[in-house]
Amino acid sequence: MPKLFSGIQPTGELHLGNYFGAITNWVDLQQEHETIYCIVDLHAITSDYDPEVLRESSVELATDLIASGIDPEKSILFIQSDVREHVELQWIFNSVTSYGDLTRMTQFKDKSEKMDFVSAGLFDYPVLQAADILLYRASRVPVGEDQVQHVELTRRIARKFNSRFEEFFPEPEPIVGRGARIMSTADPERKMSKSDHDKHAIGLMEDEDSIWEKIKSAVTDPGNAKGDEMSPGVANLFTLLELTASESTVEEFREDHREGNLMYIDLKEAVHENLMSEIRPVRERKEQLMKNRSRVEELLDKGKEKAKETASRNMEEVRKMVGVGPT
RNA sequence: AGGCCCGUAGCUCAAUUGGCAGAGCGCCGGACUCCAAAUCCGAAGGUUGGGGGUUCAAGUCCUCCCGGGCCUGCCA
Repeated sequence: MPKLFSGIQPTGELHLGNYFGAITNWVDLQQEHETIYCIVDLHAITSDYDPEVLRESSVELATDLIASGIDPEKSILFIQSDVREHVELQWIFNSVTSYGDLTRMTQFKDKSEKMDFVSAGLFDYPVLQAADILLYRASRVPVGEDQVQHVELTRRIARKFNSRFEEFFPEPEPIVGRGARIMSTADPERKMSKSDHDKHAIGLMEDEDSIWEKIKSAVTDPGNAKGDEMSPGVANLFTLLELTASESTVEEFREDHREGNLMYIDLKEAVHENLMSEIRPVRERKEQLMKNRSRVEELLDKGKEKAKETASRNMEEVRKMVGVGPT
């Protein structure tokens, strides 16, 4: 089975965009891949954050992932900073990474523009990401469109390392676009994101009334669209419906929309109802897990050990090739 | 290490010679709407980065600290 790596930052609460865009896909990928899922806390510290809650956020995110169907038996699930080889490999990669390549990373340019303090870590972030992936010699990386450039950089780093030292790392393939693209209900032109304002993201664990408020107030249109034309807001609601409701239900609503007599409030109610029955089991599983936090920590500890096994073995090889210790 | 500039509401910025801390946008509530959007009405929002000082009175002046940016120098 091909080896697959993906990471998620422990910042903010998991929202529907994460869930339908990435997590459900992660769950499916467990079937036909050797999956390694990492909570990347070392990435989270490159921008402003609260050290008081970071660790807790990481554990809680792990809980959310397990509740969502990431199986700690099948997958290696762990917290990045628990495996220090990530950082060691990053440093070595820093030395085979072109400075010019890093300056061309559009995500850095976009992000840093808006911030008043830009850390060197934020600039160097893609190199840590390359280390994350290649430390396990993973060959596949499910990512969003915005991360493809980073995977390409990872490939260049692998290539450079392999030619400078020895053939060791695979050139990983990005897996793009398998997850759904959920837009903000408040502004359907933008992707749902936790970095935006509160009302732009619907939390997976958010209380039900609050979820209903957000769906009910989702941006739509004057309702004069005919045929297959659909405004972005309505299309977004249909996306959510497709992800959670039966085909026949979706088709009924589509029919109404085509004929121009769809009441959006009905669509919204259906989206809410079906969404809740989709995520309710996840929420219940989380509740169960939260009752026994030490169990989650135990699972993370096991994940760490499994990750370390591969990581330390690979780092030993790398050190030899590069000519540094400890040997 | 030296020099210069900056820090006011969530964001962008105002505030006369020191004289009641404000606006726009956003957020929140309401009207309208099948739900929204737009529009209208309303409300909230602040230790002016922090401490100390001068003064009847400090966002404004002095001082120290914190944070950020730019320039010069030195070292690795």
